[in-house]
Amino acid sequence: MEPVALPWGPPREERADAARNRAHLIGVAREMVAELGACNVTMDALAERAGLGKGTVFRRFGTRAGIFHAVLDEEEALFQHRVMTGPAPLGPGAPAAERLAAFGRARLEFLAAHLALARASLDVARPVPGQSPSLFHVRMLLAEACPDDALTGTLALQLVAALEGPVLLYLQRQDEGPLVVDDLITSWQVLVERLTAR
Amino acid sequence: MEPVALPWGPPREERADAARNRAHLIGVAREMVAELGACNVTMDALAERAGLGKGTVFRRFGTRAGIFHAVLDEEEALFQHRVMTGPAPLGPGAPAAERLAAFGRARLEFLAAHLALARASLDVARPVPGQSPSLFHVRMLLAEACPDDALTGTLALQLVAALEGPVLLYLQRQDEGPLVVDDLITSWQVLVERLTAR
DNA sequence: GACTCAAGCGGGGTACAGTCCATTTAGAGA
DNA sequence: TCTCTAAATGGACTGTACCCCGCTTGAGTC
Repeated sequence: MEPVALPWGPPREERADAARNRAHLIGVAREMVAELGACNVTMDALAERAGLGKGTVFRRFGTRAGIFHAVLDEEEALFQHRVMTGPAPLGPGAPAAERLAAFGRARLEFLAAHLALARASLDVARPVPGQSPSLFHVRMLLAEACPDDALTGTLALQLVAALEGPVLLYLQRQDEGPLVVDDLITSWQVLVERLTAR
Repeated sequence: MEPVALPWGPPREERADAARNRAHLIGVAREMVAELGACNVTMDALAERAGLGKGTVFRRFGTRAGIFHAVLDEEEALFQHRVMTGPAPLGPGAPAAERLAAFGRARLEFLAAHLALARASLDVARPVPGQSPSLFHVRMLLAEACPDDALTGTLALQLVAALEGPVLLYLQRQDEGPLVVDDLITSWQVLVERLTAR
């Protein structure tokens, strides 16, 4: 029997040049976002400034939202790191309910700090980060805080939506940001307290 | 002193032909959505099928999302009517906490029934229905159920996001719909119960 | 080093959202 | 009925996301 290359299995990783271009594109995109604002960055301009073809940009990132998602992902990794290994109560060590409250605060601050990017990385046509780290983390904490609840899954979905939705969808303008975000943090704490109270 | 036409004040209402065209466009759009699915309806095709110029379509509705929003609004009005004047607990007469739970159930069923349209009427670029009726209603019920809470405003925002976000943003595909929606309804009830419990 | 071929690349082409403005028309007042 | 003007209209035009496909190249294999 011959060793067939199975169509599933770990997809071979990116070729070196492709990886290089990806990194370069993300860097250029970040520059352009800082310079022009996310909503003024066009794919043509990005490709040109990166010295690459448009086709390459789309092959790497699939979609306009995809690029911004990739840029944001680098920040997101730092955030995740704080959550997984940083000091309590955001990091491990505190009771689940407290971690949940701390997570909400940190997440709201994170989103507010990267508002334009976060919005630009939304793609309503093909939605759902599906297994977004936030969802995963909230689900875990919720299961720990309310071990006897069924439906932790959908409840976690609703909590994440409560956390991210107002900023991503409902909050009008960036400039009215800070005040509202503070209020959102406070009411998130109320929400979590009552939800996890015995 | 002469009677100046003040730039504010009630904006003069639509001319008769404009109103006729708006109604006609909404009708044609509804047909096309039923026939092709919202995401396959283009503004060019809509204008052509309605026998009107493209400029007219955009003048009336501003944006692609605007049309779907207008189509959905007609259904939404029926929904609002049930909420405002229908039988309890969705309509008036029941305690606020119960009305909140009933509202969530009804809203989720409504969104599930009009999923494609609801998604198409989202506009991430210019977000916020600002004073959406749902937000208004949840805020009112919440203030009634928890009269001594401060921050009812942002909490209501978070609740609406918890209600609509999962369906609009996170839920993957239409076909996995019914089951998940049932679970969402149940966990919404848990959420409201705990939130309004003394 | 030479061969091979899937992965990657470029950039012209397409489709569609949204703008502009010259022309038409509703409808209020005289 | 006539006049006048703000509102409405149509459709050519523009900008941009995304597709397509022939050419190039990285990186395994001998």
